[in-house]
Amino acid sequence: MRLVTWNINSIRLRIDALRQVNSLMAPDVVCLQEIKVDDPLFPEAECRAMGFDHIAFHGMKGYNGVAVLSKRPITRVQTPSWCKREDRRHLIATLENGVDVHSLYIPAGGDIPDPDLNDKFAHKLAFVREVTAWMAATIRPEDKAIVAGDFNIAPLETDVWSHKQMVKVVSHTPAEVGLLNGMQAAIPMVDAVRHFVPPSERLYTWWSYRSPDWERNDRGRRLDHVWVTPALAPSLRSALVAREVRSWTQPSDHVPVMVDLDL
DNA sequence: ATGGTAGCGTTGCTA
Repeated sequence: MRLVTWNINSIRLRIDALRQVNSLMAPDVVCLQEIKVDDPLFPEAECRAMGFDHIAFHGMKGYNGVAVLSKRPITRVQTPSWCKREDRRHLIATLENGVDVHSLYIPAGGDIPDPDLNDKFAHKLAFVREVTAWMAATIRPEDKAIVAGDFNIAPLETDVWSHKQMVKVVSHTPAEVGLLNGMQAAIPMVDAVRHFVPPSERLYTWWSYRSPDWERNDRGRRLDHVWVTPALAPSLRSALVAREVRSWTQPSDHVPVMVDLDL
């Protein structure tokens, strides 16, 4: 089974890019974040035409929104809300083979890395704490689950272009990294990409729109992740970050992350 | 210390 996760930053604007991703990678399952479309306007027919006969989406007008597109049957869909908000940042699609596929979009957290001065940062920390507690209570190591998405946190020093310059920047602060590690350890989940790419190797999935000449300067961050439960770890076969997608015409600032499992 | 770009949907908010 091939899974791709991608913060597409508007599914309607980048429906052709999604077609390209589908043609090139031929995924069985796609987890999308920031679809930025209200449910009645979701391009369902276009996704079906790509071969995704089983589609679950949870969108809202203008912001956020997550989806799972699948070529295999989906038997159950859950759309939990966190922090007493209706942000539409989490969708769980259970596949016919018993795998729970999560598409998760953790809040970005604003600019100031202090929860007392910045409500968005406080929300981000509370969100991760809440999801962690829920996962610890509902996912067991022997369950088959894949948690994929834009986590908006780069945990390793090699997940950012400069650890020293990023350590006080939202997405790489010790507070966020500590909470993300706690979320991973709660099951514990296996980082499917770092399972294949050693931590000594720099790896990014996002480059800011505001950074000029992103390709040469390469000031990226690894914000997008695929985690699997221990039950699925022996099935991991390969992982790939599709960096070249960032250089396509009118790109998302995030690129697709692909993981193959022998399922 | 600051500002840089993009998307949504119209004017400012979010990232």
